[in-house]
Order: sequence, then structure tokens, then C-alpha cells
Amino acid sequence: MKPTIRDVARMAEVSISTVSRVMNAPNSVVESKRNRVMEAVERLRYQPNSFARGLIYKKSFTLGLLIPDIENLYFAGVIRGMQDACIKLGYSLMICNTDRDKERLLSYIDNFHEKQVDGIVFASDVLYPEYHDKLVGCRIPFVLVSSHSDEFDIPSVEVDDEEAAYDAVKFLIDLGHKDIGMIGFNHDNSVSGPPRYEGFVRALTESGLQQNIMKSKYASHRFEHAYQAAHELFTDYPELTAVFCVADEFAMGTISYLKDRNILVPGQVSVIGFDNLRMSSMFIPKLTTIAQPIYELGYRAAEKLHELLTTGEVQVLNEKMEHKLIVRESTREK
Amino acid sequence: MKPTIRDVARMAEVSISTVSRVMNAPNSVVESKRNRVMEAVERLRYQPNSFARGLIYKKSFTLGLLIPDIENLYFAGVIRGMQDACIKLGYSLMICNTDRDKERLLSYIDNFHEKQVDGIVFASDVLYPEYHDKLVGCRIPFVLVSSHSDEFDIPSVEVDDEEAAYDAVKFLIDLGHKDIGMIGFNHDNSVSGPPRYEGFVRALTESGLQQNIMKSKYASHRFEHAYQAAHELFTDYPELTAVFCVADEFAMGTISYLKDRNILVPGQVSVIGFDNLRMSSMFIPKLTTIAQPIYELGYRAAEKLHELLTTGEVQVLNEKMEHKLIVRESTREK
DNA sequence: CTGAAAGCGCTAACAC
DNA sequence: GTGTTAGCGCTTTCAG
Repeated sequence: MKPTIRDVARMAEVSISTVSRVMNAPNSVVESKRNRVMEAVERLRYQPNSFARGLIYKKSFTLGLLIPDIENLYFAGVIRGMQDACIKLGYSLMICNTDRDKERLLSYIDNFHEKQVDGIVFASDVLYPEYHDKLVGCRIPFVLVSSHSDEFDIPSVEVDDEEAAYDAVKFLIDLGHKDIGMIGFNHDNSVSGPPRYEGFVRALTESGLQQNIMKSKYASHRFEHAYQAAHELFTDYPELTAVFCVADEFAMGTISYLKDRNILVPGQVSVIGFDNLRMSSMFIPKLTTIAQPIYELGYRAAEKLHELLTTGEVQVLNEKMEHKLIVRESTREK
Repeated sequence: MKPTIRDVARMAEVSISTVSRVMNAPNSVVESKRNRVMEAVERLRYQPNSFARGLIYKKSFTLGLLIPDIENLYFAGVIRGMQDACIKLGYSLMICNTDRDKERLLSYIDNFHEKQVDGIVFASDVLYPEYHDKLVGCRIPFVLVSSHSDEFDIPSVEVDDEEAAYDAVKFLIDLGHKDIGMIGFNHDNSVSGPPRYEGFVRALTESGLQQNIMKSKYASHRFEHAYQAAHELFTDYPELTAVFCVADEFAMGTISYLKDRNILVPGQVSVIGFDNLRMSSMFIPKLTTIAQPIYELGYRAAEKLHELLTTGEVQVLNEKMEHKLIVRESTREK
């Protein structure tokens, strides 16, 4: 049996309120008693029961995080950032991996509701009205990270996808490439799919390279799909000398395909990625990519949620963080 | 304000006990009342408060997972397995990433204690007496995954590291290699370091290749360290034609180093890894490796913990799961 | 089959 | 400063 406040009180020969006081406002208790209590706490290894506390405070000091795919390195970074922020702010963190499964996501929300999490960070996924309504119905405050909502006014933190994609493609163009393809996210299940495509289009158009706009194929989040998409892309457009991949994992899939076809990267084809995962500098060749401040995104999302929780609102609704081009070995001048 | 059982009772015009009954034993309530209650529950989106429940049941139906490094793909698999098992068994999961920091780990245990997790899965790390004592002091049952303890009798699930390492090295020998090196884990902060080294030694000795035993360098968990260790290894032993890496991430670091030195893999040097991460089949060249049943390890650990929690003991204390050699492209006959 | 009431461990008035 | 006590929301006897 775990010791309760009563056991501590008995051992220290004080009332339970005194024990409660030394746990919460030590200075309001005279030193002699305080010491006795603290000693009893030590000896019994007493830890206040958070159920009892939760009942009173009506807060769990726990945040929930919903991520689509824990096997994607991107989210490991978001988790680290968020976890560090949680430590700083005094929250525990509950991470749930939805595997991009609607039912699972919905049931995790129920779970969060039951466990009384104070707020939720919803990562990277499209906020379908169904999700939104459920969250609102449960009265759980939430923010979006690496995502945003056009339909609803939900606080969010992300990079400027359009601008970042533009920068990537512009870099390829400045390298002298004229035949540029793209491996993008399917637009129907991805928030960043459309803006990154827009960035691709804008860079091309601005340089009079519109003929490339159609040279894009789509994949859904994973390496294998990107490999397949690369196959389609190079079958249709063998003239390509550069490709913009909207995720580092796509860049790896593309390079892997090219390798199997004996096409050299960056010798014959330049490939640029997006995200700057930890793996990206380990890959061969090391990936040129658009770095997202992944850790910071997670950190900031937790702070923003905290802001929402404590003040009831956020200073800036939709926040953009800086991206940065990282030039490594997968791209070369044409 | 979230609705309470009282609100539901009022709306359904029954007592709170009746509401409690339809939530927990619906059949003990006549249909008419039951329907009224269920309707009220729907309309109010009532969700029982788990604090109040926890106070009564003295259980949180939550498990804790302690992992050393969430940016290591290995743990993503463990998490997935464990999370699926948790869903099946009716637990929520609380994941904490220690970043291999002692203080942090200890404070997470306090956190788990306070949050009243029912049990903990401790992943991959060495169970220092300090950790053991704290866990025991908190009276939180726990099991080890991808780890074991020689000092204490703690339930564990892992692969047979010695045997698996032996298989890896034997494979290299059977390929005709006579000059074989190793990049291992530092023995002082790794559980699987020693047994994998033992496997290396046994395979070598058995084939009369003892002269290789000294040809080993150590790294601590990450790519960059393995890159450095590979540098040391090949500086000291340039004659090597094969290297056994005790982690896929080490194999990647080694290959990356070799690539920078313009040494071909597998053309001039064969490299075998260990783990079979998702990335390993994406790497160039695709990694030959010893596959661990990562997902199953996580799944099984949760089941084992559940067994410990419900029956007070486990059928088999230290459980070994099957590993498997996966031959891909990073190895070749000598 | 159903309601009243006790109590889980804790905090926060409220007296002293 | 410190103790007493009334709940927080729920489950579970115990009567009826």
C-alpha cells in the first residue's frame, strides 16, 4: 500500500493540513514541524496522489500529443522539443501515435478526455471537421503544429511551406537546372502538400520554366511510395536533371531509385529534400535540403498551448518559424 | 465546466448510482432508465472523470515507458509494439525520453510515481542499482526490454545478443573473409555490448581467426561516433575486408566513413549491421543485418508487464526472442 | 432494481 | 501557525 498524507501526518505527529502545507507552501509552517514532516516524507517515500490533487485542481498538468507516424524521424524531433518545453512548464506528456488511422485518432481523443489532459498538440495532420468537432465537444483546448486550418481559427506553429518550397526550387534553378521535377505530397491528405506545390510553381514561373509544372508526381509520406513515384517521374520525363522532393524521406526514395537505375546523384541528377532529418546528413550522398526547426516547432507548440491554457487566448494565432537552406552533397551545378 | 455524474443523473432523472451502473454494468439497470441515461450521456458528452475513478480503484490503467533516445529509430518500433499491446490490454501509455541523462530518468520515475502509473517498461538501458532502488522504493512494478539485469531478478524480454552476434560474424566468415573488425558498444554503458562482443570472439575463435579479436573499436550509440570509430579501426587495421557493426546506425556511420575514403562497400569491404531498422533497407547500399523483432519486443514487454501486474509474477523471467539474418547489399563474398 | 450514504486522498476555507 | 472539516466525482456497500 502506498503511504497517504495521513501516514505522513501520523509519523510526524502533526495534522494532515500541516503535511499538505509543507508540500505546497513550506514557508507557512514552522521549521521544527516542517523538518519532521520532511523526514517522514523521505522515510515513507511519500508522493502526493495525483488523482486526489486532480480532483481538486481540475487539472492534470498533462498535455497530449497526437502524431501520425512515430517511425517518421520528423516527429522524434517534435517530441523532443515538446518534451523539453513540458519539463520547463511543469507538464507531463502523453504521446499517441495514430498511424494515420481515423478511428484510432478519435479513440485517442476519448482517451485524452477521460484522462483529463489539459490540452492537446495536434501534429502535421489535416484537421478534419470531424476531429475539430470532437475536440471542441470535449472542451479540450488544442493547437496545431506543422499544420494549420483554413476552415477554423486554431492556433498553429509551422514553417512557411510555400516560401520554403520556393527557396528549394529557386536554388535548383540558380544552379542552372532547366528540367526540374517534383515529388510532392498527395493534396488530399496533407496540409503542406498544396503550399509546397505552389512554391514549386511560383519559382518555375518566375524564371520562365513553366513547362516543368506538370512534371510532378505524388507520394504519401513514405520512402517506398517516393521510390515508386520517382519511377513514374523518370519514366515520363527522362530529361530531368533535378528534382525537388517535399520531404527528406522522399529524397532518399528518389535517390535510391536513381541508384538502382545507375543514374548518379548528384552527377547526373540533383535532388533536394525538405525537413533536414537527423538521417539526412547520414545518407549517401548527404542530402541538400530545406531545414525546418523541428525541435523548436515542438517546443513552441507546447508553449503556445500553455499560453492558451493559462490566458485563454494566444497572442498570434498562426505562427511561422524560419526555414533554412542546407547545401550538402545531393545537388550540383548543371 | 465538464459535466459530472450528477448532471447526467439530473437530466435522466435518476440517481447517480444508476448512472454509475449504466457506465459499468449496463445490464443491471432496466432498459427504460438505461436508455434515458445513455441519451443524457450522449447529449452532455459525459466522460467519467478518471481522477475520481483512480482514487477508488487505486489504478491509473496507464503504463510508463522509459527510452534512452527517441531519435533512434529502434525505439520507434518498440513504441509501436507497446502501444498496440496497450490498446489491446486497456492501458494508456506514457512515453518518456531520457536522452540518456541520469537526472532526467530519475525525475521521470518521480513523475510516473506521482501520476500513479501501474507499471513501467524500462528500455535498453543499464539498470543501475540507483534506478533499481528508486523503482523498488516507489513500489512500481517494472520489466526490462532489450535489456536484462545480472544483479537483480527483473523480468525481461530481449534477443540473444551473443548468439545473434555470433551469427553475424559467422556469416562474414562463411563469405570467405579472414580480416574482420568490429565496431561495438562501449561496455560500460551498454547492456548488449559485452554479449555481442562475446559472440564476435566465439565465431572468430571457432574458425581459428583469433588474430582479429583485438581489431575492435567502440562507439556510443550514434552515427557520428561510429564514423569516428571506423576511422580509428581502418587506420589501425587497413587490411580489414569486413566489419561487424553492433547496430545499423553504426553500419551507416562506417559505410559513410568508407565512402569518404573512397573505399567501396561491398566491393572492397563488407559491412553487416544489427537491428534491421526501417532505414536500413533505404540506405545505399541496403544493409545486410541481424534483424531484431523490434515491434514484437515492445508488444511482448507490455504483455509481460501486464502479467506481472495482474498475477503478481511472470511465467518466465528472462525471455529471449528470435533474431534473423537478413542479407542485402552491404556484404559480398571475399 | 434503485437510491442514500460512506469514503478514496487531497486542498482550502474556516476556526482557534 | 495549526487543526478541523467540507467537498472534488466517482464506486460500492447497504437498505429498501
